[in-house]
Formats: sequence, C-alpha cells, structure tokens
Amino acid sequence: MKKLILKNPKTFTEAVHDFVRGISAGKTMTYGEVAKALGKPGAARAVGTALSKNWDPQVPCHRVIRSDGGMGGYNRGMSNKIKILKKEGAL
DNA sequence: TAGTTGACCGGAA
DNA sequence: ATTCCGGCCAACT
Repeated sequence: MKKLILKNPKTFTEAVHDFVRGISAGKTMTYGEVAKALGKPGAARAVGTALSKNWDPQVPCHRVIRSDGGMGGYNRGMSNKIKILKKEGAL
C-alpha cells in the first residue's frame, strides 16, 4: 500500500501539513485518523502539535477535528473555522 | 542528551 | 452524559 503523500517531508509536521492539504472539502478527519493515515497510529498528539505550528491557509486544518467531534483551536480564527465547516456541509 | 510542551485519545469514576 | 487521569508521539530549548 503506497502512501498518499506526494512530498518528501523531513519532519512529521511537514507530512501532516501535506496530508491535510489533500483532504477533500466537506470531509472531516480526526487527529487519530490523520496520524494513522501517515503510518503513525497513536500519534494524534503529534498531529495536533504539527497543526498548531501550521500557519499556512493552504492547509485546511479546520477539517481536522477531535474524536469527540470538537476542535482544539485555530490559527486563523475559530469563528471562521466553524463557518467554513458549515459552508462545506461537514458540520 | 535530557527535559518540557502541546489544536489528542481512551478508559475509569 | 460529563469530568478526571494517565499514556502516546514529535518538536523545541
């Protein structure tokens, strides 16, 4: 099974950013799912840390939510995040 | 190299 | 259903 990552990230953070960037609109994934998709099941915390350092609007980090269905934080504004999710139909 | 931090997860009370 | 506790992983200082 080949990985869905196109880049050659040197750090886990870069890998997370790239993967989240490729998530389709209206699709929501939990940190644990993303971590698993990267081949690191259980590294949900590392995914959160990676996204926390992500300041790039190219990365739809708003599509990544917690397993509870909630969302930790957002570097571009929480209100905007919720608004986007509703607009995409993910919420 | 070791220690601390953080947008988490799952189980138990 | 909600709140508390410990455990997991990667990055930074």
